[in-house]
Amino acid sequence: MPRYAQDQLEKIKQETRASLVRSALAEFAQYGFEQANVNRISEKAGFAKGTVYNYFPSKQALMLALIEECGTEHVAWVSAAIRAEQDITRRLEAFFESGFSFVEQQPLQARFLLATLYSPGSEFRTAMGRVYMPLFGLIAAEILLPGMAEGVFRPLDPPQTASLLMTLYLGTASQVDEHNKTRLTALATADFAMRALHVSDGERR
Amino acid sequence: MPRYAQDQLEKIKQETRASLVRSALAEFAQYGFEQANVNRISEKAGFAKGTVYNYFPSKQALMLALIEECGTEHVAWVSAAIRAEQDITRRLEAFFESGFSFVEQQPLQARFLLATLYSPGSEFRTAMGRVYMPLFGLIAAEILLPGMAEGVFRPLDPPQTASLLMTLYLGTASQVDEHNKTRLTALATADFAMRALHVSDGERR
Amino acid sequence: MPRYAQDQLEKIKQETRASLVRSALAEFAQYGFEQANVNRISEKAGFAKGTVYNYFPSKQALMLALIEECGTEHVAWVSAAIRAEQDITRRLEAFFESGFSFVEQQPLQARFLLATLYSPGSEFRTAMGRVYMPLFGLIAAEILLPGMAEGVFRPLDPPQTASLLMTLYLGTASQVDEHNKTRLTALATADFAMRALHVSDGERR
Amino acid sequence: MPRYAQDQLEKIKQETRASLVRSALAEFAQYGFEQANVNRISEKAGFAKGTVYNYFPSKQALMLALIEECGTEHVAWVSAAIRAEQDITRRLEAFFESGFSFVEQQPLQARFLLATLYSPGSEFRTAMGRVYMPLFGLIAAEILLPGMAEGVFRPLDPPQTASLLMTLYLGTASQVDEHNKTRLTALATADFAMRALHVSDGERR
DNA sequence: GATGAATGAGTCTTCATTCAT
DNA sequence: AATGAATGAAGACTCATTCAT
Repeated sequence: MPRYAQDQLEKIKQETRASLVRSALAEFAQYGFEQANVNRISEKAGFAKGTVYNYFPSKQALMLALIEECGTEHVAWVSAAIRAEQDITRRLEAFFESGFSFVEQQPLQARFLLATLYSPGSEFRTAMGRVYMPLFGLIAAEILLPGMAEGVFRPLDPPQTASLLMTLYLGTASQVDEHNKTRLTALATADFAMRALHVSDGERR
Repeated sequence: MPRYAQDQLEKIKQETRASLVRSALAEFAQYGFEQANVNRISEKAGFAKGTVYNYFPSKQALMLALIEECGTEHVAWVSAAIRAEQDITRRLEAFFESGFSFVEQQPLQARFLLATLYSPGSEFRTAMGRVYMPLFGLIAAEILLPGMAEGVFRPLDPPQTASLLMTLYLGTASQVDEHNKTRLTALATADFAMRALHVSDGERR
Repeated sequence: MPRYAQDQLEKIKQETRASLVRSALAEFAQYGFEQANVNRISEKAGFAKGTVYNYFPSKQALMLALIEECGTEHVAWVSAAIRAEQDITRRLEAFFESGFSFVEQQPLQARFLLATLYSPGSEFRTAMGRVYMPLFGLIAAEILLPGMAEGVFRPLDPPQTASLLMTLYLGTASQVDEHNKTRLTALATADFAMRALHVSDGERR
Repeated sequence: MPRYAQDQLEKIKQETRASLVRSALAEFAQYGFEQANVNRISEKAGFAKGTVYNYFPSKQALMLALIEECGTEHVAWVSAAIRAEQDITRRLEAFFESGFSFVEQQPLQARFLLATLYSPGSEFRTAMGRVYMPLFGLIAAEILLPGMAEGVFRPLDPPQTASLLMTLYLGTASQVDEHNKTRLTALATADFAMRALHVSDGERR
């Protein structure tokens, strides 16, 4: 068997798959999982109904693949922004800023992820949890712990606080108008968080 | 000439309706609107398939009635707790405490309301917004404004801050384990919020 | 048992029944049998659902009663008009005129009867046939036979010709605009029929 | 890349569609639109329930397609028979003969069309009117007008007379026994019409 | 006689999924 | 690998009918 042909085939398959995933993202983001229509997904991607099932065994598997891909990308996006900063305060700001910019620049992914986060079926939420786990760790290890060590933050329970910060981010970022503009600004939210975490007068050494 | 007394009939209708609403709440909370099954709702309430349609013209109308009833009750629950306190700090705590207790004592309603808040269909979200509007006003008028007047809070934009507080509450309250215990405590969340809103050293007169 | 009370009851029952029949007529005329709604019928009559079933064992029985009553009245109406004339030509005109005036003055009954005449279920058509039988006989006995005897009509097969005349009447009378005005006039139709039946030159003695 | 050749697929679709239309015709003819059962239609055609909906978006759309197809065929059938004759009298006979033969040879279509013509829903009747329009024009242009020009017919109002003739045809042709034999003959009806339209002694020049 | 809450059989319609080619 | 015709389970909704009071 010729090597090139194999490569070509592989490449075509990857492109078809990527095309389907993109199309599914738009569909799931707009309609939610239950109301999403597999036929529309394949059509929007330029393929026939059956083609979806050559790549994903079921609608649910397609959904899980999407959670994996979008969630991972989201986590990478935010993680990179955090790591790019050295200063603790800037890192916290970067967390919110990158999150808000993700919502504005990847509105489909954002809407999809947020809707999934609160969907009734527990399976999807479990998958979300698995994907986002690293981000919780990152917040604790790269923001909260060094922040406490530096005396910028008061003593905090890292997992709980990471959870609070994620909650704050997800809740505020999800409030977008019809043009995907967030109602609150990243800075206002970061300021709110910063004040909540900051060492207070009484707690200062 | 009717054989049943008017009030007898009225009572029967009210009971049947209440029974259906209760059953629908459980169904919607567990499965979400799309996956909820109207037949199951009737049967769980102890009636035949069609009975739901003697009380609600459609599945959607049933959903909207439920949003109205649960949402109003939720708002009343939290509002009452806030108004019961005089001290601003206690009011903020009462806001979170009552919210968390609602989640633990009315887990079905809470899950239903939260799932609806993030559901893809915009109609239900609009209805939610209408129902929760008064609570935003209450937070601004009974907590934030007097808090700023008393010098307990730093200068704040009331609507934006009310939105942040609701976000914080909804986000944290929605994180429950399988026994409907919240992962974060009301006090920890209230403390987080209090610190974020508190007048800081530099802002103090 | 008091006599008056019995009479009173009987009278009330007759009135209730008449009220239901009137209401059913409107419903069946507008929607046809299948789409007619028993609940609407009772409401329009000012009674509760169940009352219909105190008077008629089923929707179908109600329909059959209606066919009987309306059909009989229609036949009586046309028969009286025919019998009121002595002259054969006038009798034929009276047949069409009375038929057309029935359509215009009793539009509900007319629409109901015509729709039933062509409805798919054979049972109703059979009932129609039974009700209209006397009219066929009347046309033959009071118009066609004396007309042939007087030499006004050419030799005709009475049953077949009666059928043709009924067909002509029903077909033309059923073509009404939205104000229940017939498109063709009774006179034009009568003239058409008269010419068709008239003894021709060659057939004259 | 499709594995079926385009024309193969097209052929399969045409056959399936034709099969469904045939089956639907039988169903609608027997039961009427309201009582017709879409599942039965699919199954009678040898397909599963849902297949109808791969070809027609709704029961109503299927009905309209059927009106279009059967009506057009009926009009074509009668039109061809009329145009095949030169003599005016023969043309009028051909009109009735072809109409009656249609009823006997295409009993399903005939019953379907006649039932639809008198159905209560106005939408179907409107569609019928549109389909049959050309036939009215044909009767006027190819029978009545030349007939008057040749002095065979007395002066007539063409639209009104065309309407009368259609009425006569539809009314008589619809009277069939259980073996789809018409009760009246085409010739008797044609003779009746001919005499009605013929120039009379007094009107002759 | 009258009521109307309750029933549940029946139907259209949707759409994820299969599979022959 | 791709296609798309066919499938059939599932579910919202209607409404004639019953019956306790």
